[in-house]
Amino acid sequence: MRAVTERESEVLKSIVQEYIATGRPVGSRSFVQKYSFTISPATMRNIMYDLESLGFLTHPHTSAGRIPTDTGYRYFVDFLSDSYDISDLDYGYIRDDFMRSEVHLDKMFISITKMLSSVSKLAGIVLTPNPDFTVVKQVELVSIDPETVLLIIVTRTGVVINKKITISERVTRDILFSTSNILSSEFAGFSIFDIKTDILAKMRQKYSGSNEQISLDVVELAMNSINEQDVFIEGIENILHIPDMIEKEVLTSFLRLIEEKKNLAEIMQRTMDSDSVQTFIGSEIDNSYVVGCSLVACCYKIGNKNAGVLGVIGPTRMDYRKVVPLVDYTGRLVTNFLSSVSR
Amino acid sequence: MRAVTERESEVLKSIVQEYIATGRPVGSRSFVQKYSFTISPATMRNIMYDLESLGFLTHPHTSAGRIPTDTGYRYFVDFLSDSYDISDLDYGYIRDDFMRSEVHLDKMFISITKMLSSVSKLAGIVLTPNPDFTVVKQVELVSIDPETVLLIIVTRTGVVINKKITISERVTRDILFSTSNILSSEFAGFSIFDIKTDILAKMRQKYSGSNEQISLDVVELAMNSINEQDVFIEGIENILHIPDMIEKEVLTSFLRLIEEKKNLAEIMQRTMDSDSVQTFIGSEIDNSYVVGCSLVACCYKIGNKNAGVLGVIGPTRMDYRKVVPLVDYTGRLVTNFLSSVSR
DNA sequence: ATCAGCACTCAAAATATGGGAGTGCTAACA
DNA sequence: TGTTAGCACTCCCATATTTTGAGTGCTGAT
Repeated sequence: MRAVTERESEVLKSIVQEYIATGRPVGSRSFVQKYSFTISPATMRNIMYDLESLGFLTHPHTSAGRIPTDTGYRYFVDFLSDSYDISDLDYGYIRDDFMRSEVHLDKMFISITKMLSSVSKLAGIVLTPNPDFTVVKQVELVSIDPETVLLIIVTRTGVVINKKITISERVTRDILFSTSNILSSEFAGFSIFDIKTDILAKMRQKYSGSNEQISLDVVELAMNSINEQDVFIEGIENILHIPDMIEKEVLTSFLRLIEEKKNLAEIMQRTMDSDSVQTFIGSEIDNSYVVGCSLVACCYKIGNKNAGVLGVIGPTRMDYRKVVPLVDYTGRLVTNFLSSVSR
Repeated sequence: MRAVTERESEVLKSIVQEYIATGRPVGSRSFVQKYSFTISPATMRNIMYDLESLGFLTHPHTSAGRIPTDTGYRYFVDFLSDSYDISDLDYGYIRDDFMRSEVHLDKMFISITKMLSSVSKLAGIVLTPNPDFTVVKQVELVSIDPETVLLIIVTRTGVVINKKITISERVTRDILFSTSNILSSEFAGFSIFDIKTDILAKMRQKYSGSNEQISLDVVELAMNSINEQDVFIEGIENILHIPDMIEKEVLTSFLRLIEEKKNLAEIMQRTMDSDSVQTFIGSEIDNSYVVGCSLVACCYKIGNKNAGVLGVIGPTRMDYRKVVPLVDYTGRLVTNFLSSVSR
């Protein structure tokens, strides 16, 4: 397949922009006029024909204008879309709004999700941090009844994680106290991932002789059960007001997509390797047969590890020039916030 | 306004049932035939006319059949609807499903919500227990940094509530320990409501002389900030698949209703005084101008106090004969569960 | 009271009709 | 060889128009 000429790129870019703006198939005559091209509609038709054979455009029916294919959008996003500069969009208030948000991390993520949705007028989505990457600051054990102990982990970001531990025999307060101290000093500064894979094993050797009352096995079990990663979605109603979505197939597709949060989490995980904003256009969300929906997402970090994902879901015909910088900016904002909290 | 005759009731009941089943306006001829009434369509028309003047039925337009008004539904639900017996519906598996559910109370409520939604094929909704009514079992204080102490409250239902407390000067472990003990022994067995309104005041007198390191003021502040009552909604996608809802006005109405969870919580609070299942039909949800949506809800108890609310939201044209017993049954199930946990 | 009969109503489905925006092709031109 | 005008053809879409059928309301007889 031959390469795309300069002029074809130019045309494709304008067609995609025009289609994103109007939602109507782009026809040669009015298009040439509107964009003041110096070529005739007939020539435009030839170019369009070529772009169609290259797979970037398609026809709803014989005598309709052209609309971009998923491949067309992809090419646009990768090579043609000059994103707005964040300072040109009035996203200034995001920061303020964000700073006013809740202290509780969960609530903070919900308000980020709402913010993404209200600014983009699409659906916002956030995958909460993978607990593996959260760094432990302190550990406490508290007895809550004869056979249960509460394991409290305070993370460097100030989040408190509780896990109940079932033990076989009653332990004294003193033992809880000393065990807390040991766990605190051994775990502090390490991520839960480190602890699972490394620290616990080392501790096994170190304390092999001593007669522990609360076995490391039980602690390990508790640590392994810390794996909740929530998905928050907000702004579904925005999506329902978008004309594109009225087509039943597309709406169903969207609903099926957000229905199973497990799947959604999995899809979002795919951005985890990358440091930049990722777009998943239509069929590229290949998990299920998604039609007409796209996902724009990026990771945020804790420390210098990618910890979670945030982004926007909407119709494939969305304004990537605005959505991409929004997601990018928000991602950095969350990253900064999380590192400022866990100083 | 005169009373409703026996025969009129009979007819109204069948009309509502027929409309609930088919969703199409009920006309005299086919209706008489289908329900084997021994009267002619003309007579039926007279009865319908009377029911319309009484305000129970209406016309979409001159030559259409009759559909129930909100008042008609109300009369049906209150006097005419013989609910299915729970044992006739195959809700048997609910109990099992329920028992297999999570240990964490939050998760338990989410799975109840999902269950309500999947059985009713509508949206399930749960208002989590008002923390005021939860009974404290134990209190612990843990220092997490020089100026912050974590207040941990273990409730009788096994839920753990965390609150961060900011203190002015560093306190020693011993002081935390003894304060924990005091708080535990004073609070244990009382509800958070009792503590707020009563216990703290009494403690103030009792310990007025002693030089407390952690002031009661700070504890009171923390107690007062325990007021999160979450609203869980699941199964929104069910609603979107219901033909009635495709009408834009109704769908928007529904979405606006569930969008602001604060409002929703307030509406659900209204069932708090009652021990039986409550229905809110269409305009009876008068908070905002809701069209075509109904809420069926009931309270569940902790101890013998109404603590929270659960129910189902859907189109006004829902099968109350099934939904009401479902909500009723589920409410009792949750009540039982909560009392079994907090023995 | 009940009911047959009849004129009338109205939404919804089916069926035209015209226009407009578009394509694809061809032949001529620079 | 790329560009363009011209033209036949396509097909959606919005707008009327017609038809159909289920329904009502009324009246007068039983």
